[in-house]
Amino acid sequence: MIQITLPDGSVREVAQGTSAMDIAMSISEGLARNVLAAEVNGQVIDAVRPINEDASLKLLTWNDDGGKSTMWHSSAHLMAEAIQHFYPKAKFAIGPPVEDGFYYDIDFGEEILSDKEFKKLEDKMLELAREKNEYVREEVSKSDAIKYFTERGDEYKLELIDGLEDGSITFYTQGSFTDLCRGPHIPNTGFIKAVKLMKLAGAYWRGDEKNKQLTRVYGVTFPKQKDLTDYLTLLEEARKRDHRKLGKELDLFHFSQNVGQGLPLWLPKGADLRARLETFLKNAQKKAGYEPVITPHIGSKSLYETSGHWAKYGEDSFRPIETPHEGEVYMLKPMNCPHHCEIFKSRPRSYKDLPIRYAEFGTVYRYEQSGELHGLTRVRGFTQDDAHIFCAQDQIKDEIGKVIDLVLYIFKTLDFQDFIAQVSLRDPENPEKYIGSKENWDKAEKAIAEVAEEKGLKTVVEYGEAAFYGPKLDFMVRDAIGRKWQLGTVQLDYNLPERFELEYVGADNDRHRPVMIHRAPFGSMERFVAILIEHCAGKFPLWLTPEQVRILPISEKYHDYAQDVLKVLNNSDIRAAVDERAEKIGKKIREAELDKVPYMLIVGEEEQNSSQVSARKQGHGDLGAFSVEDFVKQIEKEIKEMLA
RNA sequence: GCCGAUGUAGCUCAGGGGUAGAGCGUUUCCUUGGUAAGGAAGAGGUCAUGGGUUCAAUUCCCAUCAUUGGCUCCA
Repeated sequence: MIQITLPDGSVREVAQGTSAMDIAMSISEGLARNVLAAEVNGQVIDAVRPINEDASLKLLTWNDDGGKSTMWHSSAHLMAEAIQHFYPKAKFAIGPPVEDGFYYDIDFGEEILSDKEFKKLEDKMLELAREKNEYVREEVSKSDAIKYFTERGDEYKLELIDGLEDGSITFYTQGSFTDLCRGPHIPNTGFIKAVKLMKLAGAYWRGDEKNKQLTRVYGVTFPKQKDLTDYLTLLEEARKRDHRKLGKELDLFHFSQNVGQGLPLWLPKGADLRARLETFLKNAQKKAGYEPVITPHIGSKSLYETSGHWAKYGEDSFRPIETPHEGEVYMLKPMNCPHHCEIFKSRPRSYKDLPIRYAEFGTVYRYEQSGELHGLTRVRGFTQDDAHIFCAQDQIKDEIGKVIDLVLYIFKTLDFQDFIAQVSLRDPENPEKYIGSKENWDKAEKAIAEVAEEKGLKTVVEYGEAAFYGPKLDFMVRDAIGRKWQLGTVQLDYNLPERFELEYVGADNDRHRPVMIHRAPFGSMERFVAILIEHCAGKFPLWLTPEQVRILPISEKYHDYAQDVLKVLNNSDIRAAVDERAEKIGKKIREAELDKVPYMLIVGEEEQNSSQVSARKQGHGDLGAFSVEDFVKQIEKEIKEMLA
C-alpha cells in the first residue's frame, strides 16, 4: 500500500499501482470525467499512469494550467492524426501546447496546406475525438525508435531522437497515430469536444532561419462547445477593440505609404490626445523632481560607438547619414540616453547635485524588420517618455521607489488595475555575462526587490532576464479583456556611466561613478496609446478624450442657444462641439454615441426656455435636465476626481 | 528578412475573361424634427504597381510594393 496526499492535506491509502484516475473515480465520477492529467510530486504525468510510491497528488482539470496544456498537447497529436489521414506524406516536427492553444510544425513536402482545408480537418478531428481513442504510452529503445521513424522517413523525429538518451524515449499512440513524445497526455481523445484550427504560419525547424521552413498549424480545443463559443466571442471583442480599427474610426492616426512603413501620422484628434497624455506626465514628473531636456533627432555616430549601441545594433539600424562636404557621419537617434549622458557631462557634478533627473519625450528611430511592424505598437519612429536618473549607489532604492510611485499613479489614473511587476535579475549560472561589480549588483538587486515589496507590488522574479548592464523592473498590465501587455520599464545601468566616464565629486572629495536609471512609464507614446485604445475600447477617460461634450440642437432654430452653451463650456476648458447638421436628433445622438463622445447635450425649445441642457451619457442614455452651470460643475468634479 | 493570406470608391465590402456594384460617408435640394439611421438627386474608381497569357485582363499567371497572421529580431 502507498500513501497519497491530496492538496487539502488528506491522505489516502491505496494499492501500489493505483492511478490518479482511479483515485479521482473513488472521489466522484463527475470529478473523474474532468481529470485531464495529474501532478504527482510536482511532476505532471498521465492521469492513467500507475503511481508506485507515496506521493502528493493534485488532479488537474481544465481549470489548471497543467490540465489545459496537457489537453492542448494531446490535441496537437489529434490534429496530427487528422492531417496524416489526408496527407499521408506529411512529416511531423514538433507540436507543443502554447498560451492559447497548440501548434504542430509540419513538413508537407510538395503539397501546400490552405486554411480552406481547416473545416475538413476539424471535422476529422472531432470524428476521431468521438472514438475516445486512448493515448497509449510506450517506452521504446532508441534503436526501435530510430527504426520506426526511419521507416516513416521522418528526419525531424530522427533528429530529435538523436538528442535523447536511450531508456528515456517514449511513444504515445492514439488511434492510428504514433508520435515520439515525452507526454503527458489526457486519458483519451473523448475529452476534446470542440476544435478550432486558427491559422497557418511559416516557422523554421528549430527556430533557425538557416533551416527548412515548415508549415505551422495553430489550433485550439476545448472540453465544452460553450468554451469555444466564449473564446471566439473574446477574439471578436479583441477585433472590435483593435487600435488600428478604432484609430481609423476615431480619426486618431494614419499611415501613408508615401511617408513610409511604420511611420505614423498623428491626426488632430490623436495629436490632441497624445499631447494631453504628455502634459499629464510632464506635470507628474515636475512634481517628482524631473527636469526637462531636449536633444536633437540625430547624433554623431561616434556617440553611439561610445555608448556601445553602434557595435551591437549598428548593422541593423537605419544607415548613417553624412554631411555633404565634410563627410561627418550621423545616426538617426535610436536612443536618448547617450545625449542625456552628454548633458550630465556638460559640467562637473557634485554629490550635492544628485540625483539628477532628465526627462524628455524623445523621438527615436529604429529599423524594425518589415514583417514585424504592427499598427502603433511596433513602428520605426516613436517617442519615448524617456528619463534618466543619475544617482549615487545609495540613492538607488529611493529613486526606484519614486519611479514606482509615478507608475502607480499613472496606472490608477488610466484605470489599469490589474498588473504585476517583473523583477529581472542576473542569471546565477553565468555571472560573467554582466558588467559592473558584484557588490553593486547585489545591492541593486536587493534594492529593487525590497522597494517592490515595500510598495506592495505583486511581483514575479525572473533570473537571467536582467540586461547585461543592470537589473530591471518591468510592469505587465492586463487590459480590460484579459490580455497581457508589457508597459513601463525601470532599468538600472552600470554600463553607460562607465562608457561615458560619468563622474561626480563625493563628500570625500574623490571622484565617483554615478548609477543611471532608465525609465519610461508609458514605454512609448505610440505603443501606449495603442494599448490604451484597446484597453478602453476607444472610450477614453473623460479628462483625456479629445471631444468631451457634443451639443446637439434639435433644429436649426436652436443653433444660437447651442452656441451660447458652447461658450460656457469652452470658458470652463471643456472640449465641446456643436453638431449643426440638418439631421434629426436621433441621428445626431447615434453618431455621437458611435464617436464615443462621453456626454451629449440636447438643446431645443424646452432647454432654451428654461436655460437648461438635457444631458445624455455615452452608453447610458438620458440623464435628465441640468442648468449649464450645474452640468459644468459636475464635469469638472468628475475630472478632478479622476486626476486626484 | 522568411512563410502564408489580402489589396476593387474616403470607409466597410460584394463581384467577376467582354474596361464595375452596394451600404456608409461626401455634395446639392427637400425636410426643422425630442433621445441610436427622414427623403431625393449627383459626384466619386486606369479594380495597388509593372510585366506575361489572351482577340480581349480589373478578373488567370509572374514579379514588385503595401497591408495582414505567424516565424526570427527588439537598445
